[in-house]
Amino acid sequence: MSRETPTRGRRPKRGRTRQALMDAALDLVAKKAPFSSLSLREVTKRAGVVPTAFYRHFPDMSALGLTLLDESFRTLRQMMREVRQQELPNERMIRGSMETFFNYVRNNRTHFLFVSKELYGGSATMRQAIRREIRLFVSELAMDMARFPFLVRVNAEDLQMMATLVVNSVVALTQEMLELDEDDEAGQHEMLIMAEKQVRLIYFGVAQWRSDTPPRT
Amino acid sequence: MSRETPTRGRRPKRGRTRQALMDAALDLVAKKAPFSSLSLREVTKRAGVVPTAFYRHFPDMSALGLTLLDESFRTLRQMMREVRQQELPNERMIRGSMETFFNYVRNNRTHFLFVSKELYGGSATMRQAIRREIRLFVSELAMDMARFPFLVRVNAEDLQMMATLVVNSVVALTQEMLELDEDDEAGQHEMLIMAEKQVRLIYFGVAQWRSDTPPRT
DNA sequence: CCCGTTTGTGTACAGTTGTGCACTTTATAC
DNA sequence: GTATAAAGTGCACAACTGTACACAAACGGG
Repeated sequence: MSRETPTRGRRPKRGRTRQALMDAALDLVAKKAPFSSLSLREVTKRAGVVPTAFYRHFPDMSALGLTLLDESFRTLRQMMREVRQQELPNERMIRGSMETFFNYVRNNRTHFLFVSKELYGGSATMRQAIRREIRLFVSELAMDMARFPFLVRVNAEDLQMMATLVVNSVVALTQEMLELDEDDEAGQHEMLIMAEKQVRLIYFGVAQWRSDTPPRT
Repeated sequence: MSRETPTRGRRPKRGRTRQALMDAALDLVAKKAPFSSLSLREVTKRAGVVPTAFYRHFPDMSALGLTLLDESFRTLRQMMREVRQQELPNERMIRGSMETFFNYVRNNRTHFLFVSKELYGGSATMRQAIRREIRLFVSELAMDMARFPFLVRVNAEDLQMMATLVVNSVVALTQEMLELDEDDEAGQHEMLIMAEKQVRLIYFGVAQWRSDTPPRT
């Protein structure tokens, strides 16, 4: 009855709460519903904090979401930039890039689950933010492809189309991989193999392509 | 004489309520949140019915969702089957199929918006149901492709991989098209053009492909 | 026409939600 | 040290949620 049960008072979470909230949200998204249907209260409960403490760090849930999104993409952008540093694409490099990327996804599972569910299921601003991020990858890939010797005669629009195809395909397989059980190594490996083959096949098609339409349309 | 309890007893919506509920849910999904975050009460309110009337037609919200899903796919399956009746794929036919499909999407916008948001954002059973449906399309496409003369030497696994690539790409562009404003004709036409080009490019790659690995892996 | 079955209504209730406010605790700067 | 700002707590409350229950209206077959 005394309120001084020693184990009762939570330990030094001072200052660590913000991250705890973000982790709690990610956890809940990973093993339950999409972020859009999480309540402020369950997030705080999971984080071991009283509901009103939330407001010390975020004005509302959607702010948490945006922060989560930023955290998800920041390191990814950097990783992609490093991958792009390498030599001109060839078959060996395709395999390497895919491995790097899929490994990264696996090591950041909860973040990608979050993003995957928000891509089309989230709020309008959230969806736009994610698609802007993806379009950025597409453009960068298009720039890389422009340096292909056999692509000099392909116009900018078609380059964008090709890059979109590559990125969309990888995104789709990534989402499918996230549906697999976390420790289904075999299944995840299959996804990797498939992604590599698909990209290789696309490059076969690219090599064959001619932009026979004049610059416009 | 009839009982004269004044405003008691509603208008002649008798029997039409079930469909009204489904339409209401679709409406709300189209212009607001994903289905998973809809409440039973707002659906019934939108349908112009008292909350408890819901249970006369569905045991709970997820049952409504499954029904909606069925409604969404039933006619689509039939349409796809008709498209498949046509002659062997060639470039002219690719364009035709894409036009047919995208037109169908446009004419059933709310249904596709629903499916799109549920694909990765919905409940586990919902996601599984949708992906099963998609895998069905993939398999049928793979069967069609198997009849290509120049694909006789491609093994089953690679055929599946190619069909997956085509379907994933079209799905991705469909989702992107659904993000556009309903009457953005130009934007939607761009998506169609892009889809057609992407599929054509994939077929270029397919024509080049050799399954040089033995049957297994 | 009457009577049983569906379908829709109204009321009720306990649980959960977001958030305002006053408070205590902790950290930091002087 | 002590003052001040930041971070966390507790309580309150109105709004909304799903659903149980009893009743009223509409329908359809005899």
